[in-house]
Amino acid sequence: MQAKKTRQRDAIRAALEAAGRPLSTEEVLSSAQRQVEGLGIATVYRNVRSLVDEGWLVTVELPGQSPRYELSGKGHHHHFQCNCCGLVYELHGCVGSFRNVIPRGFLVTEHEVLLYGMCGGCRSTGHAKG
Amino acid sequence: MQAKKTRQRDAIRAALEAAGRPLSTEEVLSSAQRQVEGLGIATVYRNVRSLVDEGWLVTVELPGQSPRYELSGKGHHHHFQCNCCGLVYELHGCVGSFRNVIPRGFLVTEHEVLLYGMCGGCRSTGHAKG
DNA sequence: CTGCGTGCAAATGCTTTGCAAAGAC
DNA sequence: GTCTTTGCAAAGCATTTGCACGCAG
Repeated sequence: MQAKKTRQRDAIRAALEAAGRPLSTEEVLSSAQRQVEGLGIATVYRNVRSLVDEGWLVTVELPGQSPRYELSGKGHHHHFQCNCCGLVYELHGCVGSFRNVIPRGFLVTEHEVLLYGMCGGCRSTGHAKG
Repeated sequence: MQAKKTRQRDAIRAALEAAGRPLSTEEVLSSAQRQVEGLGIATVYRNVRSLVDEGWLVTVELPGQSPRYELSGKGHHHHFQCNCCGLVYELHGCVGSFRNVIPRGFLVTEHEVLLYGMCGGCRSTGHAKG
């Protein structure tokens, strides 16, 4: 079942395309509301879900936080969260290996790496470390 | 303010000590209920929180999942989740480095590594990969 | 005894769902 | 015109909180 083209759906996709980083549902809402006034949060949830189901978005989950969403098709990568501004950035490349930590008899099929610290912007503007 | 010793609190600590792996609130509840019938979920939440505040427990968060809790004092380590049985295991040691993925100007202060796959038990009992 | 800790039930916060009206095709 | 999508409000879930009672110290 192909989703219909609506102003709301277009605004939601535009918000995610423009961001260049993973956005939370609330971030999508406030960004898309600049194009479609009165846009409801339920519509954002519904469209984000359908965009994930279609494979246009992928879910980015950080431990203990609400999910974020980014455009799919970026290949294998990981994320960095700034402790200061809270933004999540995409990292390119991947860590070496973790062969040395895998218990005998275990099979590793996927992995996730999350880095935290301070982004270039926060460092250069002299914000205190959050 | 030191917490009082109660049957409920003892049972909750015993459950976590006996597990040897991170437990969810529900897992703590069902395990501790074997010692204290009628134990309420709110009591588990309250005690787990206070044990974390005291530093006796640490929170283990996997993306998109409810928090788990494990005894503190184990030093730096990461976790492995079996896609088959869902259990979370502690890993010893740490990955090499991720210097090559850090953007210029960023400062990394913490990191998290999560591995997923199939544990030794599930592999040897021939369960299908989940 | 005094007061903290417990169990229950109500409240909370985020996400999902039901439904009538609006919009896409 | 028909059928999907939307916005609102209500429903769900996991977690937290308020309160009266019971147990620890």
